[in-house]
Amino acid sequence: MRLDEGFYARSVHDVARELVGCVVRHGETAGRIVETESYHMEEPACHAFAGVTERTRTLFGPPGRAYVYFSYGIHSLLNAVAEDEGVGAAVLIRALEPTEGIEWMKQNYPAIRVTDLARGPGRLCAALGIGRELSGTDLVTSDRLWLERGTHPRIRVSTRIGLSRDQHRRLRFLEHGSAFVSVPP
DNA sequence: CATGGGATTGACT
DNA sequence: GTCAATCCCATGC
Repeated sequence: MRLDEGFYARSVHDVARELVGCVVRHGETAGRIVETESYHMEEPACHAFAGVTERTRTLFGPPGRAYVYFSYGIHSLLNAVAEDEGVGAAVLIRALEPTEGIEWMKQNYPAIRVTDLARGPGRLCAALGIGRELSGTDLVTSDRLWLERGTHPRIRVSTRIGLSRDQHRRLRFLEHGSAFVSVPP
């Protein structure tokens, strides 16, 4: 069952925690989320910290939209916008356990192990074929990209990955014991 | 208008 | 473990 707008219109930290176990679906591909991180406009690590710009407009828009941005000149990273319109906050989806379309995903990495296919936010987008052109997609109504309710795994919490600021906050949520997470907790 | 760093990855030592 | 690749955009002159 697809997640509705009400699911996203809550504390970004609650949304991030509950997205673990849910399913991302794009075209013929799908996977269970095993790792997320939450970002809120009040902290410098969040893109929305600088306020509304062309780049961050989606983050301040209605909840349930996709925010896809380009990082390090190479990778697309997928986020789900949370909280009410006017509040800049989103959940970074960092790793999936691939469930459908695995052969299609392997087109880009023929020799890769399934556990590595969507392990890490950049590879996740590469595996599912998600690019920046999907930023702003309404995950509640789109027929291309959306999220669905899934399992309710045991959750482990740890610090976020790759930040230069706010490294101490424990805003990373992982499925306990999953072999598909990007970095061990 | 120039510059520098980034929510990363894969290749290499 | 270290490091380059590579582009967007926020910041500052």
